[in-house]
Amino acid sequence: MIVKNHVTFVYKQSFSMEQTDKKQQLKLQRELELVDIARDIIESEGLNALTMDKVTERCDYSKGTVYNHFSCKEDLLVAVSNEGLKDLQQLFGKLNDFKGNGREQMMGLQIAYLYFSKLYPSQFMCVLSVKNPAILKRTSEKRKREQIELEIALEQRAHEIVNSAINNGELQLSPEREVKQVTFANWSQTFGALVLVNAAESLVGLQGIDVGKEFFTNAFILNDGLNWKPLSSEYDYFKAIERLKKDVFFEEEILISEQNIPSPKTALL
Amino acid sequence: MIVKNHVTFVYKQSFSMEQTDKKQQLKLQRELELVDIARDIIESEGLNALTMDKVTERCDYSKGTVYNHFSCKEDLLVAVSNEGLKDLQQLFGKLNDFKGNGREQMMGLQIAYLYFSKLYPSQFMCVLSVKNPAILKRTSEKRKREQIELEIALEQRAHEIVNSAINNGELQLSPEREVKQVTFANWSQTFGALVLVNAAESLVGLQGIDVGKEFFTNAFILNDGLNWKPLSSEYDYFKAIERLKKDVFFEEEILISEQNIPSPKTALL
DNA sequence: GCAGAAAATTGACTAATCGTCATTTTCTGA
DNA sequence: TCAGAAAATGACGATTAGTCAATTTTCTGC
Repeated sequence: MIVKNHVTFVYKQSFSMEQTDKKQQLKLQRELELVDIARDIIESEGLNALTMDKVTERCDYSKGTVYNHFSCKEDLLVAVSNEGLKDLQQLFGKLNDFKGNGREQMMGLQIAYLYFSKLYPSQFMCVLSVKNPAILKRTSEKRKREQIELEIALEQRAHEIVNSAINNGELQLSPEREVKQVTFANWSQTFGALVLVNAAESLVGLQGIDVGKEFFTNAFILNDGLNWKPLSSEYDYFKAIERLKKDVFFEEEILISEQNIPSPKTALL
Repeated sequence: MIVKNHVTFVYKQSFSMEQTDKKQQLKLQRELELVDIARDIIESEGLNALTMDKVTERCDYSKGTVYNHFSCKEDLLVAVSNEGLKDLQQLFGKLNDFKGNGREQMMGLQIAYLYFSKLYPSQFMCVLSVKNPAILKRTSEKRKREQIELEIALEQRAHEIVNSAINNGELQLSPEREVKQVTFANWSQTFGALVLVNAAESLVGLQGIDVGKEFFTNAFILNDGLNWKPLSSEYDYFKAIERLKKDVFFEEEILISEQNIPSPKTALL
């Protein structure tokens, strides 16, 4: 009896677990489906056009079910942003086979971010919008945790490059500076430039400025300032940019040109 | 008869102009009143809490009149952002009597921006939100023009500092670099850092990072990279930071400490 | 000061939208 | 097959953006 019970119990437990797993799987899958719908809406009609009603009518579920997945509209928005971060991670992944010195590797990350903002401008705006405390405040803990994990993963990638550069002597940090400061400097600079450039096409400060050139100039100056060798004056980093464009991100180049984005050539150097 | 008519005409014209001016004045004044209400709502209840109904019920006018001033909610938001830019301009103005070399002057602008984001965090979020094309698209031309003018004025200030540094030999630009690139590099870096730091307190990348230190470290690295003399290694820029805090922005320091913002000392070095 | 024209103001109203929850449907385990 | 649990539904209340016909105020010419 005990054994039987035990066996039964185990069986039940196991079965139940399987069931639960399957359910979880289905739930996750449906969540992605909903996020995809939201992404489509945002990408085609803009951030303002995203409404829960619209998501509901485009999917096979009811409003209540949608709200079963996302606690509120903001929660959905963060989910979209997180999916965007995963896309960015994918782009980072394409750099795995890219050979180059530390600064070139770091430039790889920056270019990946640039492509991300060009390919999915509305997605990028989501990532930005989600930095608004008013939105973050209403987001579920689960979603915020996911966001944090994704950001750690992205940051980690930059940390590794910096660490590696220190190890092979390209970069020497003065005692008062740390790896994370180098990452932060590069990250905030890239992010700021992308926001200013992408966000408002009408931003006057940028008129008469060549976006791609500015973007890389910033990076050159910054890492020269860190005395990260080789300096931009003693090495041709534009070759690396060309390689990144032609070897690593050629698919993205095609996508961008197909989407008929105005002068991608200028925008990307 | 002709003379009389003429005189009458002139008189009428003049009178009418006066009237119109007075009306414009009143309209402008009321517009500021409405923007102030919007600012209060945003600063106390967050960006999401800003509704036209709420603005209406807090002022002495009706909804229709409010819509007479602002074509839509987004238009009001841009108006708030523009008012924020004027506040920033005010903070820039406080630097007029501040003496220092070019880099110190530039740091002055950056610190002013930092204070702006600390003193009016929600206002700063407005400036950021307004970079969203979905919002800008719905804004009235008048408001957009105002925004552009304000941004030019702010940018001009930075340009002047760079130009002056070039003229007195502190800064030498290589042939392929221009003044506006230097401005853009400093501006985008400052902006990016403020967004990342201010926007999401929960942003993991910043945990364990001293905001103020990072902020200035970024600036040190960047302008060292431009070889803008004197370099951070050969000059104590922290003294200038102290002077800026104690002499130029002491009022802001007090305001911040009164508002009980957590560890402003750390946050501001 | 007055009549009529012009301009400004009003707030009720429509359409959208968020988020809820009582009811219905589906699933689960025996 | 069935009872109870879990999930899904969509009608509904509340809030909100934006409009516009009606009203009030201001202006104009005399």
